[in-house]
Amino acid sequence: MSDLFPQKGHDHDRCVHSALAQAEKVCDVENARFTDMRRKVFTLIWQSHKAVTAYELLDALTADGLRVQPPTVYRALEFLTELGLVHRVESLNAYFGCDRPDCEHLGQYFICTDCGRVAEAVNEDMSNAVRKAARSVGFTIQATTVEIKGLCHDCATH
Amino acid sequence: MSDLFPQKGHDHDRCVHSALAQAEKVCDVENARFTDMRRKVFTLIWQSHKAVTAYELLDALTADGLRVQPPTVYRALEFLTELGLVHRVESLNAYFGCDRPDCEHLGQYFICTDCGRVAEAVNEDMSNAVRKAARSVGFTIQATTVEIKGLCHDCATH
DNA sequence: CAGAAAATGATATATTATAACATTTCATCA
DNA sequence: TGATGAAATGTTATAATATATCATTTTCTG
Repeated sequence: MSDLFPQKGHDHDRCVHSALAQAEKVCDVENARFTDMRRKVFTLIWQSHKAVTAYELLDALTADGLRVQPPTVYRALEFLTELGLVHRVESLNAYFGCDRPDCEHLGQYFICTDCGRVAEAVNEDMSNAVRKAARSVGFTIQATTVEIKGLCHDCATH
Repeated sequence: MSDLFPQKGHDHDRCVHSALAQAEKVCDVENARFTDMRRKVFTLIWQSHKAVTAYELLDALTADGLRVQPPTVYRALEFLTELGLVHRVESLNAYFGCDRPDCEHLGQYFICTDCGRVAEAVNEDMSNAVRKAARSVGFTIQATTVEIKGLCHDCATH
């Protein structure tokens, strides 16, 4: 069984640093500005592997002493999602950090209903099945949402 | 290419009547009450093959002369979705009628961004790919959301 | 450095959804 | 058949999510 969700005791600082480094690279390539506010929101999202809501981010920023209003958070989220640095979980109205922002992929998210973590799969079988199904009914794909809720291996076995 | 979205000039009354008949049957089997309000909401949803929001339904009921409040609509929607008579499109916060409420299926929805219609696929390849992907990472599925946005054949070719 | 463009601030409000308690309707069985 | 309890709906209030609009600040570019 391959890993998808990080190990319990993993070095999360590494996740954060790697994510920041990748984000900087993507912004550089796209000639987009990784401003303070965007970096703050991005870093907050990466505080865990869970999906967080816009208002949780707002509260966290407020707790940090900033006077931030909803549009500020939503703008940062729009920027980050458009660059593929974070993804939105439609069924949760929440956001989590992408760990492969540099490669194009159909998003397929596993969401643990116990621990709340979200992990992204890049699975060709699934992508192909979606594409094949679309082709067979003459449908032209613009975007796909694949969200799978259940128990991650840790939560199922402990 | 198999049909998925109904033909332009199809006999929609037939869809509605069939849906109502199936809904009655499901309610009967489940020993659930298909009350006036639930029937009204269900029928409104079936006025088209598009997904409609709770507040659009509320407005339609109001236009019909009823004094209805949001909880009434949400309760009807909860009832209908729990019985599998209607499905919720997470990425649209909207609902559409299921045309196969009697058989268990993983929902896979094709959503046309041009005409707004939603069609449900029951595709074993996709279901299997999802299950296989889950198994390979030790994930226990509780629910899946597969929403594919794009252009239906009609809209892509006309 | 001026001017334009991008980002953020600030205010207001739209949209989606649910909590809590009151009332009505309906099935059932004594 | 009518008392009664469960289910459904009514009613009021409010929570949670999201965006429109215009003002101000920051940053880029010439």
